Amino acid sequence: MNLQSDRPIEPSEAEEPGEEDIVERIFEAVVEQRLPPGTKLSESALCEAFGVGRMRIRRSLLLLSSREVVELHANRGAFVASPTAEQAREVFEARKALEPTIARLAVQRATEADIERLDRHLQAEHRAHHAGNRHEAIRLSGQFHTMLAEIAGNSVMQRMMKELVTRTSLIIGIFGAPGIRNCRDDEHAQIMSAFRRRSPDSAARLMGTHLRHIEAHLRLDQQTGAGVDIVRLFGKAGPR
Amino acid sequence: MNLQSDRPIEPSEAEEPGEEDIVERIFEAVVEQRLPPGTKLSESALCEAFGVGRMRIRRSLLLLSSREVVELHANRGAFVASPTAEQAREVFEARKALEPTIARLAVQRATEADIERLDRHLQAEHRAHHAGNRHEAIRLSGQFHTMLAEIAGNSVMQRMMKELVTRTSLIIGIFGAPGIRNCRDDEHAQIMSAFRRRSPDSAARLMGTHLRHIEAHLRLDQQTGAGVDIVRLFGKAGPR
DNA sequence: TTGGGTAATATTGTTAACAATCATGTCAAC
DNA sequence: GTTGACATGATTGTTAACAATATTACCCAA
Repeated sequence: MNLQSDRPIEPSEAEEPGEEDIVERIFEAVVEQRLPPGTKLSESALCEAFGVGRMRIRRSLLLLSSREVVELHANRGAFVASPTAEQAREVFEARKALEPTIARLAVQRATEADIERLDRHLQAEHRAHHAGNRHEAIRLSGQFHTMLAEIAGNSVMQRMMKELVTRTSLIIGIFGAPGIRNCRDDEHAQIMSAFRRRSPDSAARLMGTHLRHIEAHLRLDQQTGAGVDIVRLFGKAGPR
Repeated sequence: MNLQSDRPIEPSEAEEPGEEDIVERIFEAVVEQRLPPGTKLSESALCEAFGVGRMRIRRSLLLLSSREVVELHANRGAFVASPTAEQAREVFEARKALEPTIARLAVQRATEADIERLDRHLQAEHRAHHAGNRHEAIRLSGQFHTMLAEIAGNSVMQRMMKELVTRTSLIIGIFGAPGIRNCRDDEHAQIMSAFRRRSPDSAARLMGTHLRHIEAHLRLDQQTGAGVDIVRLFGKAGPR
């Protein structure tokens, strides 16, 4: 499992990354679906990968678990989280509550420079998709949503969005119909047009439908990705 | 500083609390304004208070810092967070985005048992207030808001609310006009009536106005509580 | 008395060794 | 050949000693 998205960590360029860096890197890897749900994150492997002591890795894993991106099992180690259908529902409910408001605020407060930056981001998203660069396409697609919270000028919401977007990647990895595009960038483009028109309400509305579309493409009754839970499948209660 | 809200930890009844318990206890103490912003949380004191090793305390403090309830200063230790005016604005913006939706969902999904429980909670809130039990009154008042997220059946939102409510207590401690009631329980009662009428929309609307009222009672331009930041006050840039 | 500097103390941060637990592989018994 | 127990190895969890840093107290000089 390659955690270092493209180039390895040269001890010269980045010696001793802090836990914030490590958390950030793992967040990124999860968003890009390089780390599928259930992946074991062993301390020794991470120590080697990031070139830090065990203590820092353990702190990083604890932070990641507090954001529900990794699950900590006592005496068994850390694993990339495997959201349940119920959790998926909750994540999308939270997103539908938050993001229309975020989009509205972002339009109200965006400077011309913000809109330009958003435009460049959209182009990069488009390029990555057409170049077949799946990892980068997914990452940029998620980043679009957190960028709105940033433009809205609210770091609390930004942090919430980073967590929700990352967990959404895990959810799509488990419940997403394979082969179907999740975040259609034309819907992102529509939202972008609301910025150009300076129309906060349509941005909010478009974001709402965008999220409903993503959610509609999930098969919450049958997990397609990740390993099946044998216990739940064959347990005495039967599959529920 | 008394962390153990009422009774001390008897080693018989709870030997070795986990970090979840410790985090929960400190959250509670902050909500109740027993721990004012800026309070030093020394490791040794916490070790003694909870009867656990230093490792567990450090993990707890890290978790608390990831929720922005505690600030970690390198080589200086942990302190109860002192939200800035900007952070206060962000917290309330997030609450105004989330809580009307939470209230709406809660009304839609509340069972009769939920409404009864909410009613009992409101009575306890009322009693605590009239008994002059300030700490408990504040705690119950905050708990009302997280309880709605619980009734709404969304643990993601519940976790968000716990954090936002706790930070709000800190914000009121710093920017609240002293002597003014923050969460008027008659507004809680109004929201409660929306439950009885089974009117999700009025619950959402009432929650919005409730939050605006709380925010309106803040003096974000002059922090009343907590120690003033001398550096910012007399720094070369002057107060900004 | 005040101010600066230095030593002493206390507190936090890190490391490494140790203990406990779980996963794996082997072997005997059926 | 399969199942169960058992032993081995690997991984996680904890403890304690050590190092680094900041805070405090103290002393001397202006």
